[in-house]
Amino acid sequence: MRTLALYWENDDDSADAIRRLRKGTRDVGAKRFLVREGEVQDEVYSIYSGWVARMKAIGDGQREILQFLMGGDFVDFPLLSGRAASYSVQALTDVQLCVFDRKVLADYMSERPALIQRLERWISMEMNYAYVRLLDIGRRSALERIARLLLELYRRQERLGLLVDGVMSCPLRQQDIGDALGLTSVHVSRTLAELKADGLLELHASELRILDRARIRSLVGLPTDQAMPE
Amino acid sequence: MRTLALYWENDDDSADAIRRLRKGTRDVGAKRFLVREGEVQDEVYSIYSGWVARMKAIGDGQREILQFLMGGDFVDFPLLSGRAASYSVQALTDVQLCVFDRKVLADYMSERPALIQRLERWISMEMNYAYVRLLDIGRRSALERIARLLLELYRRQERLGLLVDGVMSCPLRQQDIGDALGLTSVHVSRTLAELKADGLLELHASELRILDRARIRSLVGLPTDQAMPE
DNA sequence: CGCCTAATTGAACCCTCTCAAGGCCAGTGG
DNA sequence: CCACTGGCCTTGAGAGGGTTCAATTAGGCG
Repeated sequence: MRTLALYWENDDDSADAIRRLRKGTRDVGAKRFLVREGEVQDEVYSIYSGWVARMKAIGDGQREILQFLMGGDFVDFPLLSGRAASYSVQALTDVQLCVFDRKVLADYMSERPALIQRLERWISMEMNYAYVRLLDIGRRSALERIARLLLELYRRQERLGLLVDGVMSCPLRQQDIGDALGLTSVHVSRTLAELKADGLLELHASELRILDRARIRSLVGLPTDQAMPE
Repeated sequence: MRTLALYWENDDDSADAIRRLRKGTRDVGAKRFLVREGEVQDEVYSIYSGWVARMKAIGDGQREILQFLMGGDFVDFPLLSGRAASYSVQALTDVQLCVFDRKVLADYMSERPALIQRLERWISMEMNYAYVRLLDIGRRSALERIARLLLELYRRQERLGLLVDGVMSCPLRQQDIGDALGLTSVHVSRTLAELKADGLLELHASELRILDRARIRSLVGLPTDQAMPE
C-alpha cells in the first residue's frame, strides 16, 4: 500500500496543503458502509488505498452502483456543506481512509477562492463519469458497457500507477459489475466469456489484463488512437 | 413568459447580485444547439424560459438525454473554468436565455467565498439528478421510469410556479422521453397508454396532469407521503 | 478436507426492440 | 375550403437481448 495523491494534485502545492489538513487515517473492512443514504456526517473521507462504491438501493434489495472510487478520490458529496447523503458508500475491499473534518476543510477552502475552480473541476469530472455511465446503460449493449467500464477502471488504476506489468488487480465481483451497469451477474458472466473469447481482455482470479486496447476502444465508439481518456 | 429566479435564489440577496452580472438576454429557436460537445465557450447561460436538454450522442445517430433544463437552470458545466463541454445542449422549445460572461462570473464568485457552498450545493443537486436517472435506467421497468421522470418534471415545474390548474405544459416528444430513459419511442407510447389506462396521469396535446400522485409515488418506490421530492 | 461464496452453464421466458403500416393533426398551398 | 405534406403518435407482429431459475463447477480459506 502506498500513499496516494489527492485528485487535485497537479502542478502546485495546494494538494500538499490540503493533505496537511487531514485529521488522521482510518482502516475500514470490506463490505462496511462509510456513509449511509440520508445520514449527515461531519467528517470527509478520501481514499488512501482500496476500492469503494457509491450506490443507491431500491426497495426490493436491488442496488445500483453509481461510481467506483479508488486512490485519492473523495468519498462523499457535497464536500463542504454537510447535507444528507443521497447515496450510500460501501467499501468493496479493505480500505484505508484519509479523514478530514468537514468544517476545517470548508473554512480552509473559503479562505482560498482559487480552490473553487479546482473543486468545481473535480466535481465536473465526477459528473462526467455519471453522464458517461448514463450513455452506457441507456444506449449500449452489455458487451460494450462491460468493455468500457473495465477500460475506464483500468485507465484510472493506470494513472494511479497501480498496474503491475500491465495487470490490474480487480476486486469487483461480477455482481458488482452488473450492479453498476444495469445487468445481471449471470449475463455479466456470459458477456465476459465473450470478451475473453474475442481476445479483447483477460479477467481471472481478480486480475484484469487488457489485451487489445485499440479494438476495445473502437468497439466502444472511442477513437482508436489515444486522443481521449477512459 | 415571466422572469424566473436563478436556482440559488433562497433567502438572501446573492441571487439578485448574480442576476445583475448578466450581460444580456438572448432568444434561441427550438432545436438549436446552445453548446456542442467538445467546444469551449466563454459565455454562460441560464434559462429564462423554455425547455432545454443536455445530451450525448453515440456514433450511429442515437442520443442519450442526460438532463432536462428549465427556468433558472444553468446550462453548462463546469460553470467557472471554461473547459471543453462533455455534452451538447439543445433547445427543445423556443428559449430565452440569460447570458453571462464566464470570466466576470468567475471573478465575482472568487471574491465571495460564501458562494462556493452555494455553487457546490447546486452541482450536487445536478449530480443527484444524474444518479437518480442511473438508478432508473439501471434497475427500473419502463413503467416505473416514465412515471418517475414525469413526476420529477412535474415537480420541478410546480416549484417554478408554472403549473396552470395543476396542468403542466410538456413540450417533450415521446422520442425525447425515450432518449432520456433508454427506451424506444414506440415503447414509450405503449407504456404511456398503460399509465393513462391505470388512471395515474393524463398526457395529451402536450399537457400533463398527474391524477394519482400517491399511487405514482408508491409505484416508483417513494414514500407515499410528501417526505421527499421528485 | 469441508465450507461458503462466486462463477459458469442450460433452458425457458419476457420485456423491450424492430419493422412496418396506419392514424391524427397542424401547417401550407392551390 | 380542401388536398397535400410532414411530424408525431399508435398499433400489430415477430424477433432478440437479457432475465430468471436452477443445477453444477470452481475458488478461497479455516
